[in-house]
Amino acid sequence: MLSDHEKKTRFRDPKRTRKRLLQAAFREVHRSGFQGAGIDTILAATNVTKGALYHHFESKEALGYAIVEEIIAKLFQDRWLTPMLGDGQPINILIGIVRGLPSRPKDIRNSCPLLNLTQEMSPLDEQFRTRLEMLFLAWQKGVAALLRKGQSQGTVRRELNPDETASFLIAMVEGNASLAKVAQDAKVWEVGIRNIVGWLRSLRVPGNHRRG
Amino acid sequence: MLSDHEKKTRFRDPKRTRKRLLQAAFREVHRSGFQGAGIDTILAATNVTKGALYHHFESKEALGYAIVEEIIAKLFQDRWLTPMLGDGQPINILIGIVRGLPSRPKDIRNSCPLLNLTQEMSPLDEQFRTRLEMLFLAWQKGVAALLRKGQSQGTVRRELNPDETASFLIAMVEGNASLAKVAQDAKVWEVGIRNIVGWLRSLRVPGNHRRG
DNA sequence: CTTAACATACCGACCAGTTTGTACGTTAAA
DNA sequence: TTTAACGTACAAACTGGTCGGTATGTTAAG
Repeated sequence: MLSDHEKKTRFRDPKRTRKRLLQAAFREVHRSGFQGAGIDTILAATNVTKGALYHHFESKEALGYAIVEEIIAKLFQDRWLTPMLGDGQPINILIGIVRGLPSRPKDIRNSCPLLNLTQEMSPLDEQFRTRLEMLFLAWQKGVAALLRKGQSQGTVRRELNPDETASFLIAMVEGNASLAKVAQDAKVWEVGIRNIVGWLRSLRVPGNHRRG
Repeated sequence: MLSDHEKKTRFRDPKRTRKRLLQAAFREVHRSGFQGAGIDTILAATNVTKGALYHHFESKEALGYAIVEEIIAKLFQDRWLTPMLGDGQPINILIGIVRGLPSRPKDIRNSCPLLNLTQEMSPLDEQFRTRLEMLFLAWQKGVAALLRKGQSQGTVRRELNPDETASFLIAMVEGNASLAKVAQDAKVWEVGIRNIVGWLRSLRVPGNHRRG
């Protein structure tokens, strides 16, 4: 006799099917780009049929939007927003996040999923663009808030503009991902991260370097 | 009677045909990406037939490689390498180049062609990747050489590593292009450039700010 | 005359999306 | 409690169009 769990995984489980579809679609899009991603490839990776996919998503575009809103947003939440809520000196938190960014060969090859989709789709599809822009804005606002917190704590230089500095950091991180992607070399990535960390340190108020 | 020019444009002119094909292909690839670019679109833009195109390029890939080697390499030469050969303080030259980067809405929408192709194709096609990597390396080496020149002139800080700093600058420039691309806002671009320029200034040796 | 530089018609593969059918699950009336 | 009705969640075969590429013919150039 089958347990309840076995029944659920062996037979219909729409929530799970949808999630598996999204995950596989995310991986395929991350590898091949949205235009290059094949529905059949996603289907083959999940052993789900076309009828099921189009039951859950009304088009390839809708699937793409869901990837941004559900998968990428969550990745970004886990890697940036949540760590930024912790305590500790803002600059130290940022250094920790940047150093902890995924740097396996696979990650370097494919680079940041947010960046990939932005490059490919934002000039082609306004629906994509607005969704991607929202993530970037949340990212920027999060970093800016953290910098402001540091300013009021007296650990971050007062003269810098938090919004602009946050934006600048994001540009560095994404640019570094691009360079490492062409080079396909972890060394390039690491050197870039070291330079970003060095720059982050320069944001601290002098004399406060060795605290926390 | 027809002038020499009319004869050349009205009848066969393989060099010109090839060049027009390349230019149109570049524009189309810049807009839609390599995978998204349609051969028929390129043909329509040039009033050239498929037979002519496949006479000059043996495949879509070969056309893509030629775009990198001929069009993008030249753009990059004109915008970076040549200006960097001029005289003047290295940092000032770099600031001038960065400020002079194209910032029309169209350029911001489509971003840097080198970055676009890198993001899309370097994980998918090794032939593309190596060609793109060569351009990035030439870029980096050029900037590094300029920084070294500044160091020997005493206008650039001695403690910085020219290769790493060059790479870092490139990452900033490309990252900034990405941010402006999602935002589709010239303001975002300009703020980023201002921050890059500020960072470039910080590379000068103190006390030498107001020379040249 | 030979060859390079085209032009035109066509092919086959691919691929997003549709159609049609089926089995499971839920609900509610009897 | 049974069962009939109905909606959800799939399965599988098919379609219409697109797109890269080719085969073959034609014309200009040397």
